[in-house]
Amino acid sequence: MSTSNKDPSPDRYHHGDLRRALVDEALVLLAESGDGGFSLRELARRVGVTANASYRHFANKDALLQALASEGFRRLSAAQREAEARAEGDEKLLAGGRSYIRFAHANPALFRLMFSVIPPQRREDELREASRAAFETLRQAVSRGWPGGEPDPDSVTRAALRAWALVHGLGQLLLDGQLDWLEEDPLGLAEAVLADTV
Amino acid sequence: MSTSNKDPSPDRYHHGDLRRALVDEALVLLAESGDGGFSLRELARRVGVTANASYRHFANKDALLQALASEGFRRLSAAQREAEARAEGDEKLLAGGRSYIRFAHANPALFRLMFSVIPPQRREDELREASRAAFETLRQAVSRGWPGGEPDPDSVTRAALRAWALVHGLGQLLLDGQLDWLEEDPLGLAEAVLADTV
DNA sequence: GGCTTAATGTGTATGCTGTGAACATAAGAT
DNA sequence: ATCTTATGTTCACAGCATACACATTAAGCC
Repeated sequence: MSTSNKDPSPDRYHHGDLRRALVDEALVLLAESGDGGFSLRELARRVGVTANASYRHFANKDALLQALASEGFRRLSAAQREAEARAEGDEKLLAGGRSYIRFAHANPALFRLMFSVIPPQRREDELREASRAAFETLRQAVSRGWPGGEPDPDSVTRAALRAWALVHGLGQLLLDGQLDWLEEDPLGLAEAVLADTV
Repeated sequence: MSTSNKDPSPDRYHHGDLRRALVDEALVLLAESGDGGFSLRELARRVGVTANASYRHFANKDALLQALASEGFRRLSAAQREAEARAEGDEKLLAGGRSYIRFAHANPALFRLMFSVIPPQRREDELREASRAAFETLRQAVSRGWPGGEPDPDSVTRAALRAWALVHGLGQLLLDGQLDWLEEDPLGLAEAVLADTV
């Protein structure tokens, strides 16, 4: 552990671990800027590096955004699994759904980025895999809560999709401010509607 | 009917009805460009006018987008009402939901613009009102299909929200390509999940 | 008619953006 | 020590939203 990726003292030509620094700061910048105001140049400025330095680590802006989105999917899945682990029996699925909505509420720009910014065709493998894995997490939660014995896989997928659409819709409406004029506490409202349903 | 806003013959200094022309062409451009590639300059080019001409009719790009979004909400509501009018009895609500999903599928960029592009705080009255009216359409559909006598308004709102979240979530997942790897026909899948539920 | 005034489109300029190409510097291997 | 590769910088360019001064036209009033 001599020199290379430690002690990022200022005024070094080589940053040390620029890639990680970019991703970390990008998550902060994204949260601050809403996803319109997110620029590579501002990001570079914050990290203390030239605008073009990032091109050594990401092919272009899109590639960086995909890395962020993938990270987002991993965190979302983790949050769901933790919430389900903390809850008891029948409450598990509901707890998972609640955590989904809370994740959206807590990370609006990231949530949008994950789902709505990168067109499907342009998604690289990492992102595809991360989002697939997130659905798998949900599917398993639904499967575990299935009444009776061995469920039919297709029915599980359908039910999982239904559950996903509901929490996703609630999360999206919440972020879009569509619940704001109905009540003082939009997040609470979203969670209440979810609890009604399940 | 002498001269002013008719016969937009080319090579006139005054366009005739630039505002309408901008909105109309913007809807086309939006559909073609996906909402990233939408620029005021390209729009102006297509309409055959200078980039800055639009600033006489819209304060800025955001104002134009809001006008488009508002138009989108009006069209969405209209589509829902027509679908419900064509359907019979119990099928009305389902038909309305289906039309919602189809609208999203047919107008992806516009749908995104309506919900996800303009931050809630920055919405002007026209847009706020248009989206409120769209929800009211849905609420009434739910209310009409209510089993038994006079429904409690609050229950109706809750049920309407649940229905909205479901179709909105399905529409969004559909646009985001999240249903693509599950089956050949994502639109059909979305409609099937909806039909399962209602 | 002729004049004034407001509405509408143009020209020019600024500062931001993403990104390509050439170059500079540092770190490691031989 | 020298060569190679990874990584950051400099310079350059085109496209963008948008502000400001100006040109052109239409409308109202005499």
